[in-house]
Amino acid sequence: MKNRVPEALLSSPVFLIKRLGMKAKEESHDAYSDAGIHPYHYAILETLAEGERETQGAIADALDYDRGQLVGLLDEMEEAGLVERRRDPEDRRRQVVVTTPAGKKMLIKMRAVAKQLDDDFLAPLTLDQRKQLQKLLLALAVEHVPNCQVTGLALVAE
Amino acid sequence: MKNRVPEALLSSPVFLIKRLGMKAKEESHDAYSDAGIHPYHYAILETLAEGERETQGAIADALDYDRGQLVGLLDEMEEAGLVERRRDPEDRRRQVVVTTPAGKKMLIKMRAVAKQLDDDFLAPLTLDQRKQLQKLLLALAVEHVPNCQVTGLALVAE
DNA sequence: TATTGTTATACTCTATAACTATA
DNA sequence: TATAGTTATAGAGTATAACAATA
Repeated sequence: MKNRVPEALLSSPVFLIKRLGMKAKEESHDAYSDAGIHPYHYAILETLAEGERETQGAIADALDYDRGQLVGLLDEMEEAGLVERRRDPEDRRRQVVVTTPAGKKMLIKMRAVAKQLDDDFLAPLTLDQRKQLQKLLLALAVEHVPNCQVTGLALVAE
Repeated sequence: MKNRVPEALLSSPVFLIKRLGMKAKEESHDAYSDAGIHPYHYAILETLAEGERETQGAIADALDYDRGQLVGLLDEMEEAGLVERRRDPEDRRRQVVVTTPAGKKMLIKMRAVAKQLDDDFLAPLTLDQRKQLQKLLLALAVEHVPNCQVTGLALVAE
């Protein structure tokens, strides 16, 4: 039985998560780029949608992005008319980032893309299994992904 | 509630798998590099341990590595004395890769590292939940990871 | 002096494609 | 002509650190 991934690797959850993560990243990238944006852009739009007034530092911290990297991402988003940067009058070092109407429209569209992406990726699983998986992944994320304190909402979603 | 990953992202399994995959990759890299090797090297050793005589092409296909990339990996492994390349007398274009005694020793050591890695990563889960997760991940891998036809062994492992 | 955002640099990974030797 | 392996190159992505403006 040649040309198969070795059994020893298939029985390692960490290996499987690694490989599935790479595939998920790849498919996300393709799905969002069809709409002309990057998964990072979508994540930023979701972050802005949750809070009221977000500074670049707050966005970077929430998503665990490097601040230098975020500058370029926001440049692209501003270029595309999705967000605007405004100096905070109370502390002129800060930039407050706000979503434009076009950005809000894009967010709605991208939520549908994300939903489709999840559905396609989880296609091999039953509805019940998807809920199980979500619960398990969330428990792992709380431990391993920065800023993942769960409020309970994410658990019952789907 | 600022500085948190947005709820919309946390409720997406694809997002969680992406982030957990990145973390798993990172931790794997660190764990194996303490022993002076790369996760890819370990995967190659496992592949060789399953088959009898492996050509470079067969290894690349099994693990879905690019053949050009594999050349460098095997150079490093040969340098470290873990494997040897021998021309196949029946087809002198082919290189047959064999594990040295040192490579077999390293494989044993790395299996312990992999086991520890899995245990640590799954620490937030009960034994029963770990089995559930393994089953779900495997079902997804069959669909999304190349060459993952499951024989049943990986399912009951752990 | 410390912090926010910006810019520049360098480094790792990966993907591609030319090249050789054998078939 | 096609295939196995090799080599070289370029590109994306990421990480690091210096820098300017403000506090």
